[in-house]
Amino acid sequence: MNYNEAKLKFVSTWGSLGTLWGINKAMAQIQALLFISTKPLSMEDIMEELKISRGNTSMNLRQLMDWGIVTKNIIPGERKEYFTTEKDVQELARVIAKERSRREIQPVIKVLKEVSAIEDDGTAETRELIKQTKALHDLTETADDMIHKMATQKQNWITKSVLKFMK
Amino acid sequence: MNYNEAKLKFVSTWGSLGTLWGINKAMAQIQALLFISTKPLSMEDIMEELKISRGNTSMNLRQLMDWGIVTKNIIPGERKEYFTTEKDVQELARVIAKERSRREIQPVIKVLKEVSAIEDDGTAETRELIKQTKALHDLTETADDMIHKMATQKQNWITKSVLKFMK
DNA sequence: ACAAACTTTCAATAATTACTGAAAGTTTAG
DNA sequence: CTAAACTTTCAGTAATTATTGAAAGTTTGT
Repeated sequence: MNYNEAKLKFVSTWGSLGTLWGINKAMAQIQALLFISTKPLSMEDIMEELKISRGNTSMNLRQLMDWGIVTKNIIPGERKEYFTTEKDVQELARVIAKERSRREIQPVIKVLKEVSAIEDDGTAETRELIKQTKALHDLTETADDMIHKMATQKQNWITKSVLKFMK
Repeated sequence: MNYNEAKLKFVSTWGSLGTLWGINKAMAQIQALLFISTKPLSMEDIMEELKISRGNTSMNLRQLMDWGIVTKNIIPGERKEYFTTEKDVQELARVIAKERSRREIQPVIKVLKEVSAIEDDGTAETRELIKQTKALHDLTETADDMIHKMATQKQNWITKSVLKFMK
């Protein structure tokens, strides 16, 4: 496997993994491209490499900036805008975890709290609903707490010591 | 909010959260329905509650069984099949984590390993590709390890002690 | 062996989601 | 102020994914 094959394979695999962290294919591919690039890329560069339209590129770059993992770099004397991504995988993981929590987990926690707080009318059905949504609420909240702890931690959170601790 | 409103809200919220753990809406909703039910439900019951077709119900129940979180219960003397889901949230979390790892993370780790193993021809581009995909490989593998440790652990893995440990 | 009761399959269709490309908008240089 | 160089927006379209429903398949009781 040569450089170009490897690059292609990486970009497309990372793209299809997008679903895992809740973003679309093009978005993930753009990020992947920037992630292995040795220099900032222009919109033109990205369009050409990924064979996607200007509009698509623009919109997905915007989203990546909203997520906080891609930055616009203005090069003095150049009209074009250039883009770079966070290069540190740990930092990347932190940002993604934090964003997903905010966008998806928090709203669910809110609903679980509401639902589990309905009045207990004594029927088995109501009791079960309350019990199960409460359990889900606790689990989700604790998991979310973990994510936040990890996300705000300055030192490496994925370390051998965590693994060791977990037996 | 009364029982029926709460039930509806829970089922639809849990359904839309499906994406978070990589399954579709109907599948998540069926699981949600079983999760708060006090007794096993038949296909008929599910179709009626969720207003979805027989085919859809059948296919999604099958998938839930493939994931290992829904079980077919045959009630003696009854022709119909009845379904139940894992009721313990911790166990549910374990199973889901394990399945997602197997289905999605493992294949990516494999590709990252391949890509990061290309021959270093000395160019900056190749070096960057190797460096970055290696970093991603390590991160992904360690995260996956964590998931597995958690998934095979018999005692509660999401506990206050883990949180405490993490500062 | 037959028929009733049920489940599964799958081609057709609907719903959702992503992508394009050209027009409108913005910024900068002169 | 104007034009060139660039970016953003968004209506239309394409691609993907989910859903239906009816036919085919299976199981069970008599």
